[in-house]
Amino acid sequence: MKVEKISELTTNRMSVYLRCLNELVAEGTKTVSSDKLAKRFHLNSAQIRKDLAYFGEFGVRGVGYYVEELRDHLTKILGLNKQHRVAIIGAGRLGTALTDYYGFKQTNFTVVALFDADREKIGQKVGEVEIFDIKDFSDLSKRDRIDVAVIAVPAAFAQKVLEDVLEAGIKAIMNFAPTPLRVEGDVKLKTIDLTTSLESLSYFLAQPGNTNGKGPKPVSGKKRNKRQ
Amino acid sequence: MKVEKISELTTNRMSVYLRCLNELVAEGTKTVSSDKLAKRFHLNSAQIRKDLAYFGEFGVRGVGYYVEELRDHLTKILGLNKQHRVAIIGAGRLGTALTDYYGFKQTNFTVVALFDADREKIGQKVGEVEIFDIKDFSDLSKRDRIDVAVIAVPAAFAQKVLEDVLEAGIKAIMNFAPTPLRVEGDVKLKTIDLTTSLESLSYFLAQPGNTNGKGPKPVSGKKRNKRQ
DNA sequence: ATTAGTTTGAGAACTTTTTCACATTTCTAA
DNA sequence: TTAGAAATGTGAAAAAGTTCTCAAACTAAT
Repeated sequence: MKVEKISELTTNRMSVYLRCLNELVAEGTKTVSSDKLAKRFHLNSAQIRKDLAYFGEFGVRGVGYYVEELRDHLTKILGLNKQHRVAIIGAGRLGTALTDYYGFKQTNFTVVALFDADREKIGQKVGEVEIFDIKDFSDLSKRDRIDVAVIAVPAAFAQKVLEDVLEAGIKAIMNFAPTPLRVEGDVKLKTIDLTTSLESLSYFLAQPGNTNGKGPKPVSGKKRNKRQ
Repeated sequence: MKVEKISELTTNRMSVYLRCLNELVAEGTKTVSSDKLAKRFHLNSAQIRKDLAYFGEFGVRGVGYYVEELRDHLTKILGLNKQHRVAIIGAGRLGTALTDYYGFKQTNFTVVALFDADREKIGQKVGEVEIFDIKDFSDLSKRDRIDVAVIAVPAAFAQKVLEDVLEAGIKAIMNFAPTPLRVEGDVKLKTIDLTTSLESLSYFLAQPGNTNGKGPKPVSGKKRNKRQ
């Protein structure tokens, strides 16, 4: 095992492995080889081994991995043995949907507050979660020990919200606004851009044959040197 | 310009470029160089040129790109000159939020139908959009000329829904269920896994220093050869 | 025309990520 | 014990993706 930086591709896969292991634990499977894991969940066994090896030697040659033990390791590595307190900024359709998103509840993420700038919404509740004034974000985020912020506001407001969030000292941010945000230093920003994802699907419909980036490629475009 | 396959990384960036160009068009900018585009939107100029070059020669040396012309090219390349008709499967919180998602409306995507298995929901409307029985998906998707399906059901039902969708001949699918789905052949499946994204953020909080995958890396894990 | 300045398109170099391949370790059974 | 089978961990190779560099193409000014 060598000390190097871990890519996001790896951490994403770690999350997937954890999900698979949880399934195996639920089924009562005691040990699993990288090959069985790979076959069962459509993964690549060499990649599983390489990913895991970044973090330690969890397997036993000739045997494989002890499912429960590995599950516990991954849980710890991903920081999922601790509870995370999430604030969602933007109490629109998406923000309120995310508040109730069972994926957030299932794991160690609790949505503890919603924020919005709309006077009408402030003070209302979505389920158990109250909507606060975005102006109070800094104070409340400290009081409620929020460590993850979700930006679910229209693109035009995202930059300002990001600044407020950084100001408050939040280090992990998930952004749904379809706009390029940038952060510096010891902060992690993850953007989920639904528009881009959709348009990428649209490309596929327009240029069929690019199945999963593995097919051959048809090309449009023409030679042209002067303004027409 | 050479004929090769286009990676999804490229098509995602094409969508971003298009967004930038639309902004420039709105401002009345006539021409732009890859360098100006890069500086302004925090991109890499060489990458912009390389990405565009996959599709044709759109620039003029010494000048740059004609903004409106390039915008039109990208729109066509991404298939956004045609209207796309979207069905959302799963009329829960996420599905209904997506139905109203303004990002879907802004561009060339129209949500024309919702589907669910819940008797209570079938027949109701979300805004203008009616909720239909998932059993009728195949028939209705043909009648309504649906070309994009969004899977927004719990993980446990996602596989079955996927099969229904493929059965109906849909070629472009966006999946929000946190479960590994696989498709074969001439079909594009794009999974947006919120759980994985969150857990990847959690990793960052647990192992600070991995800023944007560029920092140094702290490692946990221990040598261990025998079952403890 | 010629020159100086700009900017593309594309090959080369570099970096990152994935996959391969196998020595090594462990288990099982005779 | 030893032999054979299984499966890890890892270095090396391959593939994919990004960045560098610069000849060639164009504009504008003289």
